[in-house]
Amino acid sequence: MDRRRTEKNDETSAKERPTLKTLAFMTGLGVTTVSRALKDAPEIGAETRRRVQLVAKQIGYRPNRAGVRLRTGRTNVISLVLNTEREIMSFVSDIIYGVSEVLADTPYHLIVTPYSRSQDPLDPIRYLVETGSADGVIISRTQPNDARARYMLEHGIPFATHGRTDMGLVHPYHDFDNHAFAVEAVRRLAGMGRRKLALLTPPVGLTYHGHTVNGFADALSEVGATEIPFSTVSIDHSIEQIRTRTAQLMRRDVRPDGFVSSAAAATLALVAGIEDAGLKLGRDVDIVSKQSSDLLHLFRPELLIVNENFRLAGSELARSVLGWIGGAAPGSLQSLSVPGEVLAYKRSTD
Amino acid sequence: MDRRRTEKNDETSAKERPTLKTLAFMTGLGVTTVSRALKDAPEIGAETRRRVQLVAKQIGYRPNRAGVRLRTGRTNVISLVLNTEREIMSFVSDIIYGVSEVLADTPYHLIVTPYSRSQDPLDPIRYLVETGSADGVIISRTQPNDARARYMLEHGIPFATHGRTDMGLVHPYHDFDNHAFAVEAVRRLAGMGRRKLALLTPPVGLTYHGHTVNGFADALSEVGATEIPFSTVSIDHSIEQIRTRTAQLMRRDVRPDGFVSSAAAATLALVAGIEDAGLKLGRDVDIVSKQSSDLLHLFRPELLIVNENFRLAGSELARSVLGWIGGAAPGSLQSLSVPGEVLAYKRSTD
DNA sequence: TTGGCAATCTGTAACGTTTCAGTATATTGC
DNA sequence: GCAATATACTGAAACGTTACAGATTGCCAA
Repeated sequence: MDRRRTEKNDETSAKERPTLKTLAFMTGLGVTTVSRALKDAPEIGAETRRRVQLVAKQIGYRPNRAGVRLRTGRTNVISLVLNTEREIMSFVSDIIYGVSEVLADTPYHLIVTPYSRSQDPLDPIRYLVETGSADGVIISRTQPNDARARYMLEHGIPFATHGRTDMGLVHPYHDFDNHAFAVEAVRRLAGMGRRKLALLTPPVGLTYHGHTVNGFADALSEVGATEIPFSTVSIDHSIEQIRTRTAQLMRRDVRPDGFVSSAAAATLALVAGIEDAGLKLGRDVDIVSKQSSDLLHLFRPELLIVNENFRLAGSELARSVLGWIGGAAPGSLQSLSVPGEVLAYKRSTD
Repeated sequence: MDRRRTEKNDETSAKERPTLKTLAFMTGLGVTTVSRALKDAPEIGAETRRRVQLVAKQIGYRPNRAGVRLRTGRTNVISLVLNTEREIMSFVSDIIYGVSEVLADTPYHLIVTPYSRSQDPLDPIRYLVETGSADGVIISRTQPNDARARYMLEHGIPFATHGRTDMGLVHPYHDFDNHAFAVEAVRRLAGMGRRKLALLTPPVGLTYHGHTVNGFADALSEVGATEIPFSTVSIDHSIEQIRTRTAQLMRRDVRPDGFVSSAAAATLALVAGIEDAGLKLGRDVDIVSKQSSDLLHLFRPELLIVNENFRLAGSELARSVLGWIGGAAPGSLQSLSVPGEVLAYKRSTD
């Protein structure tokens, strides 16, 4: 048996969710007219339009998503594609909140599409496109030559990337200016007299790894400091790995007196490694670190900190996808977030 | 004009997504038969069934979600309802990952439904129920008398709560045994000779606030220690507030020599406040803290730590909702996670 | 032979929406 | 005064799925 009420079309029982048919019955109009009136179609009389919209508001009419989706193919869904194991935690929720904030004022729902263990990052994208499960997609962990971005461009589905690509293709993105971050960080360290600097890099292969490395190198030559290579780990490595490798590095004769770190959690490991080697932050070494939540200064007040706002990133990304869906030019939906100043929480004379 | 191909029903062009009609054409059967065959209905011949399923797999048939949803009312969606501003960050992403993990092997999608600024927590629930946007719901920040749980029970939508309620109503939940956590924490502190203990509580009003407070009180009388009241802040307060209030507390004549803290971020503030007052962790005070990601020991090795696994919570919650949707008894879908042992990272003789 | 029945399979309708191709009525041009 | 036209509205069809109520076939008992 059908799971719904058996009397077909009982407009009197107010219990069921109102549909266009309900509205048509109440206003004495046809469903077509009601449908058009609700979306302000020009061929509907002004008064009729107002009347329909009034009644719709009164009885709390909400278009049935399945109906719309089946008929039009529009899902009213934005998908955020996440790597289940690599994404650093706190930053994910900030992005989600940022995206939500923007979608809240729209008919769009946010669905989280995970991809896990050494799976092809293209898999979830293919799934979304093939099943038509979303009108727009947001991806992160963007690479210079990103198969996912290319695929989505080819298939004409609007998307935005967290981080830029470098394939000569134009698409919406939001990025933090990691080049500028690295430059400012090096300048700051140099200004404190640090001359032998090491960089704890972003994950190799991601676009912002290159940005950061380049900014670091550019600034090194600008200030005339030298680099102590530290490429055995990145912020994607485990806390333990970073810690032990750092300790090894710091026990060598030629060791850095300054670090630039691209993530807060990695910085914790970095400091631990430094202290394992018997050295002291603020005396033997200084560190400039990015962070996304305001906690690092509690960890060690000697840390020099630059904030990266992932909530903002989420909002920008959502706005970009919506803009593209809305017909804006992809090239006009790109934004770059400039790092704020380097923050110090402890006077150097303390 | 229709946005789709104009020739109606061209089974030859392999470009469009296959539907039941496509399968019916290819197998020479009727759509009804195909539909039934795919779901292993008994009145379909065994060979036909195999044949249909083979073809379906070959051409990569996937049921159209909108079609199913419109016809059956089933959305194949689970909604995770989140407070956009209060939820501690890292823990949210862990839950999401946990939920995703379980949903990955099912046809279910995960949608994140946020509610923000001093909004009624019931609003998003009402929205979900009224618009029929999900087959199941997961909520957190559960209260002893939780309007959301009551509402969902009344409206017959399956859900699971992160944390228990106390209304005499039965529903699926997953909870961490915070009573046991507080008990173990107090015992540990007492075992180290700490006699004047303070509790940095969970947010007042949430169920696990009560559990924690009770466990703390029970253990205090068990070990014969006394409580130093510290109820001006909870882990929901800002880092700065916790820090200053802690410093104030620690400057008083009668001050705690041991703390139990319900969250990692709050513990950072706690330690900062203690050190602001010129006291030293491990010497003047000891702290047992919960954490959800494995970082606190890097912050201060003197910290005593109990892990809470939010990823597990997410998985359990997802399993519970799916179980309820699948017809299991709500009472059989409740789980309690017992705290592991208190972890120490620095020998007391160090 | 015929009636009954089990085993398979099928057509139709409906879920709620939008688009297409109208229809009916009033208005204008000449 | 009459055709042409603009204005306001409407029914039918379709998107892909499932439930219901048949339809067809073969087989067996009487």
